[in-house]
Amino acid sequence: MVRAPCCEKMGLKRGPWTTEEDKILVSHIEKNGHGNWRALPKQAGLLRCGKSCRLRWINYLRPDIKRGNFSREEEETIINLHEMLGNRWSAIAAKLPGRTDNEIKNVWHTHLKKKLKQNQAKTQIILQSTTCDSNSPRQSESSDLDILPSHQAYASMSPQPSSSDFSSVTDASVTLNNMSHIKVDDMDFSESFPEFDESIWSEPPLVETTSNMPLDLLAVSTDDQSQAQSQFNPIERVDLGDNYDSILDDDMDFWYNLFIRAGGSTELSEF
DNA sequence: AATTTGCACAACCGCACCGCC
DNA sequence: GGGCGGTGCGGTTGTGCAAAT
Repeated sequence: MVRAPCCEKMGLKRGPWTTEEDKILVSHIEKNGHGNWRALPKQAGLLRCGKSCRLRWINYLRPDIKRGNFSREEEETIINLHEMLGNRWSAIAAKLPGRTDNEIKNVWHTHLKKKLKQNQAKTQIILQSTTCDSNSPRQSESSDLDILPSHQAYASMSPQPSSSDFSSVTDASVTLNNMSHIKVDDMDFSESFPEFDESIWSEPPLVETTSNMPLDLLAVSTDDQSQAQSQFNPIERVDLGDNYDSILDDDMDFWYNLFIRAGGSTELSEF
């Protein structure tokens, strides 16, 4: 049995707010504040429940609400905070002045989660393509590195990494010299990526490889891009050529630049 | 041009928590 | 300590609009 919504039960209005209702609510709160949300609609002459009034005020009418699209900085902050706090939207919102938990939640579900998944998939394709041996069947469908989200690497790094900060990625760990040692087994991505569609791995890889080599991975935020690039010896950057375009699109540029330095003598031709 | 599909976002619902009596 | 009301929070749904067919 489904409980009838309180507003409906009370004969109160539901659905989108009209500008007239907004004016009444704002005017009332400016004059009297909002000490008691339940009593407020009656006092203000609104046919809404207190909960609805509170939500409208908190998420839309409050004077300090920031309007417009989220900046990249804000989006990166959300991603980083979500990684630390999980779905605690109000806690995340507290770190972003003018943004509401509802807004952040919406942005996460409609933009950021999708982008992270895409980037995770692309990073995985690159990693698998460079680590699997073409002479043998494709390796395990779900190696530990499969679940390494690129932003994990970013979040664990210093702001201005240099190439010497990285050693090889082998097995299931990423070692960042003088920094943290990430062991993928110890990570719990279930919260950050609770419903990742594993079927993506059944798709054929975008690129083929003939080597089975370790590789260094560096993911940096857009803000750090120019500095990081300037610190990299060009020869250390793998130019993926046409394949690069097929693997990395604007989203990748937007969130991360992925530099892969193949170990040993790996050249472009490996791709 | 009409219809369908997908996206973005506002709004709602139910539960948990907290303070008061 | 338990009941109750108010509030906050996170998940979900509804709606409008634009793009695709």
